Amino acid sequence: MRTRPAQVKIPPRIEGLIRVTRRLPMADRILAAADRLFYRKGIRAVGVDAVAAEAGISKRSLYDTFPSKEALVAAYLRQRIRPLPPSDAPPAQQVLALFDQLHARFAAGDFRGCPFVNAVTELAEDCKTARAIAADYKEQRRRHIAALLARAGAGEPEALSGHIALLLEGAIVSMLIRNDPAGALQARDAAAILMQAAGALPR
Amino acid sequence: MRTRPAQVKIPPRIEGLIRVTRRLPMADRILAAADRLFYRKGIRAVGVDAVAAEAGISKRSLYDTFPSKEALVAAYLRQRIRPLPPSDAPPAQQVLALFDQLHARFAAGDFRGCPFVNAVTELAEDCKTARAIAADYKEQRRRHIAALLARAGAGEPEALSGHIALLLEGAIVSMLIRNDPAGALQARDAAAILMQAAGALPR
DNA sequence: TGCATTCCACACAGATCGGTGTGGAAAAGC
DNA sequence: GCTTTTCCACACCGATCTGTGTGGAATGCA
Repeated sequence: MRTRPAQVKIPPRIEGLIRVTRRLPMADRILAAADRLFYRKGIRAVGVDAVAAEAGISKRSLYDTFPSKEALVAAYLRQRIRPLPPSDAPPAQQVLALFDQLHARFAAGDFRGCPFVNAVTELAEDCKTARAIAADYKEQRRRHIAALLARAGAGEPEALSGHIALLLEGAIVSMLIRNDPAGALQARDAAAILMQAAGALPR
Repeated sequence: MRTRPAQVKIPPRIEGLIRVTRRLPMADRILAAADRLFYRKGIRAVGVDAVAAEAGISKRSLYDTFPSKEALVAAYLRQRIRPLPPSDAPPAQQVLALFDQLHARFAAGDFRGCPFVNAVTELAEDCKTARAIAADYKEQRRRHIAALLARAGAGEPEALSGHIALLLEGAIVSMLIRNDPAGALQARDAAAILMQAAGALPR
């Protein structure tokens, strides 16, 4: 996590297309390893040596692919942003299903919280990039919820989506501390009450 | 954070009362310094040298007072547990006031999340102690809220207190990521709706 | 004054951290 | 075949980490 003297070493041949394609699996292997370790053990707790070992490559190759650990962490976070799969269920049910999905992830056993929040917490003072990625992701998800709520006929979908998002975050933290998947269902109950009060759910 | 070979070095004189009293300010100075640094920069990011320097003492004295960094971290967390001040306001207002207090802390500018949650996140795999302390604290707070809600006439104070607690956690995370104190007020709005639906607030 | 206790300054151990330099083996393209 | 590119094994750098050992200065108490 030191300063970075700008390397990356441009290949002699100008056309990098083939080269990039060739290099992709390498970057993917590293990212997959980083994802496992960073998420499970924490970013600060995992050194680059451990990532390289987990990926089955040398540290040298890691540093030929990513210029620094900081860049690797940023790539790890960006790769964690995945769009929500589309669904043709009723919008209100889709919102409630978010809590059920959370519950399933809790019950899976390897839950370690939200990777974005964890990164911001761990990196503390030097987390500008992580914070930006995290804020982007959270806002994108909230908008998605707001759109669903609007279709469901909620009175103030913007405000309600914020409330729902708060409950989702709260459920994650609750699971982290209490290690009890039931928190997701409590949050679902609260969400249902709020949605009902906002007219987004038949009473 | 290595293994700890059990020192503490019993003083020759058996009567430790005077000694303990004398040593208390030392432990307090260390804890105050640790609190500042651990909370602001994170536990893993702060070395014992930094704590000693912040406390204005030598590293040797720190290790004469606390046997290891792990013990210091545990003391830091335990010291963060403070009882909520009693109030003679109406119980429902006391619950809503929790969100206002959170909002005030957000606006103060030095907010860095919940120290217990942060500790569990940072320590990841070796966080048994931290998790236990955190769970204790959260449960104690939830009980306090449940008692208030029962006095306020809520239908199911236990369930509602869980919902309120989720909103408080969510507000903290939201502030951490978005850096916008308004999240506390959003959470307050949601809490008010839930309390109204549960009959704990006049409509 | 003499004695006991605190405490510090300093040096050090052993480990791990992020990051680099190098020489050569393996593999791919021609 | 040869050349170019990838990749690895390995050694190394300086910094920082937790934790210890030690001798002596300051301090409090009699």
